[in-house]
Amino acid sequence: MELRHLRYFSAVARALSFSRAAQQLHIAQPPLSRQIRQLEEELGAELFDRSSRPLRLTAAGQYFHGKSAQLLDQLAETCAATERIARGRLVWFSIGFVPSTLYGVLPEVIRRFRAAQPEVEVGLSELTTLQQIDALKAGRIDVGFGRLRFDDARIAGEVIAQEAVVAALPAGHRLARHKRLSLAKLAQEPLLLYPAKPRPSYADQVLEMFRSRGLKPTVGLEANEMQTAIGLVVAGIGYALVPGSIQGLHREGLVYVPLSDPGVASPVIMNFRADDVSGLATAFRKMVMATSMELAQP
Amino acid sequence: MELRHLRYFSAVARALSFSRAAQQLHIAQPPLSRQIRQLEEELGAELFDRSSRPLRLTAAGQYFHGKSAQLLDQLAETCAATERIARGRLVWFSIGFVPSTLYGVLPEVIRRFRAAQPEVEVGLSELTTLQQIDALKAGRIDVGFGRLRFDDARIAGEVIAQEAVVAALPAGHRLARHKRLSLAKLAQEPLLLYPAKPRPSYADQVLEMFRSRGLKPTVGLEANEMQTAIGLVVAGIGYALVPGSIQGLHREGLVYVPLSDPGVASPVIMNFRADDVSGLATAFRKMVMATSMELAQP
DNA sequence: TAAAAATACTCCATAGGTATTTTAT
DNA sequence: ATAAAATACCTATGGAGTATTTTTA
Repeated sequence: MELRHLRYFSAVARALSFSRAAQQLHIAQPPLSRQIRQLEEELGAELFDRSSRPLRLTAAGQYFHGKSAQLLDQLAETCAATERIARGRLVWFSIGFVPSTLYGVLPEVIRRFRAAQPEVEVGLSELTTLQQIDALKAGRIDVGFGRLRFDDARIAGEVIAQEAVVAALPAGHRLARHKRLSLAKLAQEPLLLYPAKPRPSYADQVLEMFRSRGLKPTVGLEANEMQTAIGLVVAGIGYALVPGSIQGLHREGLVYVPLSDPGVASPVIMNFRADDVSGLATAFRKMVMATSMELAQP
Repeated sequence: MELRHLRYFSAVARALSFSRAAQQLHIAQPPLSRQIRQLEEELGAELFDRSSRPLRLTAAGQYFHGKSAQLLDQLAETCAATERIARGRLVWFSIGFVPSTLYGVLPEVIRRFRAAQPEVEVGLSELTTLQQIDALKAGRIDVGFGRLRFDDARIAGEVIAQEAVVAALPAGHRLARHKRLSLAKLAQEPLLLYPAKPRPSYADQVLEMFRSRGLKPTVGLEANEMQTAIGLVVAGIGYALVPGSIQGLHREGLVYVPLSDPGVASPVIMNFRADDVSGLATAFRKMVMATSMELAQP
């Protein structure tokens, strides 16, 4: 498959006519028909219903139309930005993050960084800590925010926050009225563990919190996203242990209770290339440290 | 530019070597070099720093690498899904929406629909009302949610909610202590109007609310997104008029006050193809009506 | 100096063109 | 009957190969 196929398909899907699309593309109709056939064969899917005039898209064709148009737009955007970066008209700074860090200092850091460096375009990609390490080495991102410690000679990590862990409970729950809760008390309740899929993850930190205290939690269900876990909490399926910064998220039927156990915390770690000496990266890291210090003292 | 260029570039960027990449691609090294040169010329951007061994990506190259890898992944995903739709192994139902509708019934509708039809993949696209009309006609979406009435023979619209309009004010504001506020009282304050860019829009409804009562609002600033408007409210720049469902969004320093004027409301309108008789679309519309009725009576 | 990328040229696969047949309204 | 898409066949652009030169560590 080539972009030609996508471009031609888009034209036909928009014109709903091979002949008119061919005119718009400045090619003859037969080669256009052939390219579309090729595309259909490679996809293993009929894209047009030819037994009807005017031409109609099949369900698969409609789906492919939406997606391919989007892809072509994205590509055009990417090409334009690449050219501007090469000309020095645009600076790109790419940040990887684990979803939960979006509730902490990160939004404020991004806001300040964009204000301080308005000529810099900031890219954000949701990535697991392991994906961040790869992306850092390959130069796809310039800095990563995660919750896992990682040992790699080429990657430097800095703890920018130690967040208290709090229990998220349904409002009606008998433990929801407590001012503080211990892991020992919670161990009997069904724990909603997340993220279940890409391990190692925050979930392992939670399990380790119990294990290191000789406790065994009762895992109720596993979810892939915190949003799901919270949803299940509200639905009364169990409780979840979440980083303290999540408390900024208020929700009907949801109560947060801090843990009483000392030393229970989830760190936020900033990862970057150890050899990255670019001025932008250094400025960003300085700003992160300053911001996290500032927000730590209320 | 063709996909070949992206694939070849990706291989070289990953291997950081023309020769090794050529081996992996099962082609000779010289044609690979030539394709990359072509790509660079078309982009107007050097992607590799050849005056260094091992090869290095330029800043533009790094950006293009990240984006092109993502595009190729998305394309592969799209092709697989298209094939599954054609085989009848996957059903696709695409929903267009205006951002503010995500705070109302829509999330609950989507949740229920996915639960009721687990074999149906649901697609969501943020689109303006006008884009929704086009996308509906072209078959790119199956249903659209907006706040604007639209007259078109091929499109049927149904009002699924009439939301009260509330004022979003900074917590310290002198009007923030009122239980209710009138448009007349607010007319003197700087109004943060949104969305500024794609008109007609919700912004025109807000202006019309004043106009129809013989009032002239003081427009402070225009923003493109509600998030921005809210941010400016918190920063004390002015106030915003938002649909009532937004009140689910709590934020430090932000207060919502209902309007006392009768008949001030913002509708949520569901648009669909008038001739769409597919079982899925009908089932979806029924579910939307049931859900909106149910959630309207607390 | 030795590996790796660029240049020079040759060849053939295939995109695109023209002529014609088939199909759907 | 008549547009419009498919089929058949031809042409030529340009992608890929081989041989060789240039470059960088």
